[in-house]
Amino acid sequence: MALNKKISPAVIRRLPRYFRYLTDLLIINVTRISSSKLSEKMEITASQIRQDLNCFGGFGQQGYGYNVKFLRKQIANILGVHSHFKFVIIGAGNLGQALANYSNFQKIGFKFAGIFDKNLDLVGTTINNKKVMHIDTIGDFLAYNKIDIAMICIPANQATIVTENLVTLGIKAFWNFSPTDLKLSNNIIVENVHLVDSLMVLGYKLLHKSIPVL
Amino acid sequence: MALNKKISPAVIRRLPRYFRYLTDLLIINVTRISSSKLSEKMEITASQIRQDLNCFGGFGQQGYGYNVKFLRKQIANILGVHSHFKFVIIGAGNLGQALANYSNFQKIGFKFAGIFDKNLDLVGTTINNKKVMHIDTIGDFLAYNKIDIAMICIPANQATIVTENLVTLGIKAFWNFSPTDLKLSNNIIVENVHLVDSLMVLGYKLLHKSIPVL
DNA sequence: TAGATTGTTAATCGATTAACAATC
DNA sequence: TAGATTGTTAATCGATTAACAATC
Repeated sequence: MALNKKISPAVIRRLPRYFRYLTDLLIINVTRISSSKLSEKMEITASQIRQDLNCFGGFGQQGYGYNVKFLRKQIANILGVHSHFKFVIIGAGNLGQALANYSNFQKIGFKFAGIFDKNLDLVGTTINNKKVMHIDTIGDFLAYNKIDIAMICIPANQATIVTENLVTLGIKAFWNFSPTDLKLSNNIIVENVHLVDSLMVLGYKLLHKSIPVL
Repeated sequence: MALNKKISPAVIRRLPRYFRYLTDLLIINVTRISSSKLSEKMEITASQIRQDLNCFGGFGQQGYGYNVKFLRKQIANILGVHSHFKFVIIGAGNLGQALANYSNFQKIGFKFAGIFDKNLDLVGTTINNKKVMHIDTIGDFLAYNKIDIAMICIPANQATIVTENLVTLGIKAFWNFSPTDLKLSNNIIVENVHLVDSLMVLGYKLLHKSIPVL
């Protein structure tokens, strides 16, 4: 899956949403859909749908539309759904535990491989069938297990040092829940989920209710 | 806080990040900062910083820059930080529990007011000093408590019906963690955190590593 | 006053929407 | 074949960056 053309970030961030709608359509046994019908459902323009999809290939057929099953499969491939990426969770607090137990990740083929903490009260306890390991043992663990992603669920002040160490141990991608921007070398992939930022935007919308905000 | 000018969504979504950096500066006792110095730290252009801030007012001073404490306060006001918004959590599963215990929300003045579930095994248990209430009792609860926000942590197939009911009970804003797009009347505020979407974007970046993606 | 840095206008860049020829 | 709908080019819109006069 080598992409020649440069794909805009805006397009990439819409792909999971297409995948979601196509999955829903498949479940209710819809076999084909036109960009204009999908546009009504998703509340984006048909033009945008066709532009987005055509970044990756001509998945439709004039006069027919798109085959739901086929298109969904194509987008799944583009996104790496069922690529069986393996992840570890760093931090076994409330959030780390929640992610370890969150079944929707396994549904799209991401594999929970281990969870680590430095708190001795947590080390040794079992979360989703895995014993919490001490963070100091992660070097050994990573030497014997090919891990793609580290999910960062520790306080902001520890995130920098811990992630820098994980980079030296070979981790190439981070899903970061710590409320800080990781500054790692730029061949390292970082995807942020800044919960507080999101909640603040909600606060903004509440406060300035009269003005509609996307 | 009535805004006359229309503020672009892109600007609004950057505000929490400004707030975060200004808070960090304040902690290390920096009293003033220029847009160009902040630009280096945040890795965005100085031009963008000045444009963004000037949507809300002239917070700086020529030849001096911005007073960190003052600017942070202004942004806090714009975002509604410490407006003491009250929230309930719908769904006391792993994610709901994690949010109930997440202290960073309280830090910015959001108040945890109650948590609800339909699972009788969870109802009555205590999470962050609150007993989980049965979802069927939420009408009574909302009649006696002024609640601003409902955090939605239930499966996608239940999210629509539950949120529609909450709208009739007067809830005006939703922080939605269910992997579905809530279609509510458009005076209702919805802020989505689509975890699976975010993880899929990470998967995309991993799969297409050679091409850098924002 | 001179230097620094903002606030703001103008220019550029990128993303969305419109339009329509190609084609199933 | 005629109707439908894509793929794609062109036009528009919005967001970012550059430039500089205003001013502290």
